[in-house]
Parts: sequence; C-alpha cells; structure tokens
Amino acid sequence: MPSTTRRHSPTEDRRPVVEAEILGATEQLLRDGHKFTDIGVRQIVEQAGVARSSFYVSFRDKTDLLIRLAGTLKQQIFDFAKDWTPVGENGGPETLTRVYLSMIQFYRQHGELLAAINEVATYDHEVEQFWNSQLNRLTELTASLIAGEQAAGRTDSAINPTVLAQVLTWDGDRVIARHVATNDSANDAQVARELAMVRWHGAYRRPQS
Amino acid sequence: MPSTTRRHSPTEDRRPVVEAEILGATEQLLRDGHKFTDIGVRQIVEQAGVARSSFYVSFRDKTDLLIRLAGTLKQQIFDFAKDWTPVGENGGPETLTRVYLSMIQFYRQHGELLAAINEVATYDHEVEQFWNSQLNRLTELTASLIAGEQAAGRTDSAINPTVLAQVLTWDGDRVIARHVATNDSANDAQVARELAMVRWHGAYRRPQS
DNA sequence: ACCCGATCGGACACAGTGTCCGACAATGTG
DNA sequence: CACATTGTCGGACACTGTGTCCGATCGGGT
Repeated sequence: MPSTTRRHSPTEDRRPVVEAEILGATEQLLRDGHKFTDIGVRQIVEQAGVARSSFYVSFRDKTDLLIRLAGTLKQQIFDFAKDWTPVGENGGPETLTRVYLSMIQFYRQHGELLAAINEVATYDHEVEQFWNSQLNRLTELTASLIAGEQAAGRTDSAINPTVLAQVLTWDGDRVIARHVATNDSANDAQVARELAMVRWHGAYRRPQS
Repeated sequence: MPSTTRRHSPTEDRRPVVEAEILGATEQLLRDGHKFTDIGVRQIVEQAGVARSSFYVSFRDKTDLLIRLAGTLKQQIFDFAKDWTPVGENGGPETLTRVYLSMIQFYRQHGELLAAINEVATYDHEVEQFWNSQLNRLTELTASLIAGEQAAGRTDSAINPTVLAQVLTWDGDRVIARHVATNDSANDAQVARELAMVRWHGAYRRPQS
C-alpha cells in the first residue's frame, strides 16, 4: 500500500518570487522618478526580468498592482495618528509635533509610492476608495477626540466636531507630500511644528468665541 | 487701379467656433462625471460635433486643451485671496471666512474642471507647473502677510513665515475640493468658518510660545 | 472664375493593454 | 522510468487610443 503524502509543491515558493520581482521592479521605477501612469506593464516586466504574460497571473492590472503595493503603507499611516490624544501620556502639542515629524520621515521613505497612490486615486475609483477608507477612519477618530475635549470644556463647544475633523484631516498629507517633494530635510522639524501648532491652537485650544 | 484692402477673413470667426465647441464639449463631459484621463479625443469631438483631425488644429494634445480650459480659473483663484489682509478694511477672521465661502462656491461651480486639473497635475509636469505657479504666488503673499503681522507684534515672532505660509496654502484647496465632492452645500458656511478660524487662531493669532 | 484657408473624413503607423495558447521546465507520485 | 501537474515563458491576436498626414469639399474674398 503506497503511502499517501500531501503534495508539497514548491510552486508556492516560485509564485511569490515572480510577484516579488514585479513589486520590487515597480518600486524601483517609481524611485527612478517615473510617474505611475507613465510606467507600462512592459517596462515593469523588463525591470523585473519576467514574462509579460506572467504579470497577469499575479495581478489583474496595474491598479491591482498598486493596491497590493499600497496595502502595507495604509495601515502605517493610520498607526501614526491613532495613539495621539489631546491630553494624557501620549498627548498635547509637543507630541503632536512628533507625530507629524514621524509622518514626514515616513513620506521621505515612501514618497514616490505615496505619490503614485495619490496620482491614481484622482482618476481611479477603486484606488480612491481603498485609500480613503483609512482617511475616513482618521477623520472619525479625530471627531471623537474633539468631542471628548468639548465635553471636558477644553475645546470650544460651538464647533461642529465632524466638520472640524474633516478640515483637520483632509489635507495634512498634501502639505507633507509637497514639502518632501520640494524641500530637503533641514526644515522637517519646523514644518512638523507648524502643522501641529496650527491644529493645536486653531482647533483644540481655540479661544471661546 | 483696384483698391487694396486687407483681407478680412472670417476664418478667424470660424476658427473659434470649432475651438469653443471642443472646449464646451470637454466641460460637459467633465460635468457628466467623466474623469479627464478617461475621456478620449474621439469622445470629445463626438460631443462637440467636429472632426477628430480638427482637434489637432487647435490643440497640441489633451493636456494643451486642459491648460487652455484652466487658464481663466487660475487667475480667479488668486483673486479670491489677494485682497485679504489680517487687519484693515478687508481684514480679520470674519472676512477670511467670507473668502473661504466664496472659494467653496467657486469650487461648486467649477468642481469638475478643478478636479481634472488636480488629476492631470499628478502625472503631467507641464500642468503641475502651470497650476503651481499661482499657488506659489499665494504662498509668497501669505508669507509677506505673516511677516507684516510679526513686525506689528500681532503674530508670534518665533514663527518662520515661509514655512507657515506653505503649511497654510498648500492644502486648503484639497479640503474644499473634498467637501464639495462629498457634502452638499448645507455645511458650506461651517467649513468656511473652520478653515478660517483654524488659520486665524492657529497661525495669525497663535499665543506667544 | 480662381485662390485660399478651414474643416472634414479617413487611412496609416505606432504603442499599450489584456487574452489566449503551446512549449518547456521542475517537481512529485506510482 | 513514465506520467501528471503547475508555473513561467514567448509570442500571436484583437482591440483601443493617439498623432500625423492627405485628398476632398466648402465658403468667402478678389
């Protein structure tokens, strides 16, 4: 009676190799300064050293590729902000400055990929939804922080928390992306500080109207 | 002796007709919800009722078309902000709120075209430069306002005017664009107020550190 | 009548995308 | 060993969109 052993096929080892080559090649092309929209599949597979038809085994299309690439960044962006609170051990304006400084450094590391996401999100609904879901989480979190500060009497109770949260969260990344693309890192601390102080004094500790 | 009269050819009247048809058709397609990147030249000329080859008589390519369309908007964006000052007849937080409210209404009128500019600016260097030139003017104007307030002792002199100006001007339009795309006009006044108050109290009248 | 300029319609060449298919290589099983 | 399976490769095909070019037509001016 021959023994029956589950087939351990190394094809699973080989599949990720091609996929990883493609992901890595794409990141390299972005780092080389190419716009995602301008990079063709042929260029990617040439950089990766794989067959063009193999691309479509792993990815539905270029958008699918970008979403795969963006997947890990998405959670990290949220993680920067989720632990900050206006008061408490991780709280206050100086800690907020540090949060923004960490984000600036993150953007310096991943600027090209983040720009690609932003690029495609302007015209592709799926990428836009994918990326905005983390932004919406951040907005909700910020709205609840504002509401908490209002309940404690530390933030002007006349403010609509949802509206203010949208104003605060819908734009910060654009400043950071622009700063990173435009300026070297000498001003990182100052930009972080301005982002934090404008929000601290303009939102959380705005004088009572 | 036959009189010699400069030939007044109505081809100049006819040339703008095709061009105007193309410009109008593009705007209509944008208003219909199409992303600029997704609109092909064939679609535009069908909507305009002209020949496809005629498109290339008037425009080098789609980017050229967009820059033509964007030309008038560009100056208008700058005009909203250029007359505001922190103090004086056109100054202060309530007037800043009105400036932002006007901008929101402008975005409601021209939202699709502005989104198209934003879209193409992410991957086309020419459009990006074209649009950013007005943003840079706004940043410089804001930096000089901040410096003036510092000289008058009304804004914290520890702040770097250029850095703060960048933080204040590099992002507001994104909030407005998102708000217009996401929410109806019921909250326009509130969003305008938040945009203004965050900047007023967070930047121009930030407490001395 | 003739000339000129603009528009039209259509053909051509090219690039990029996605699908499909046969060939081949590597691995495991009986 | 033979056979089966799976993944990759290379290439062909069909389609779409873009930009260029050209002949035909039309309208207006002299």
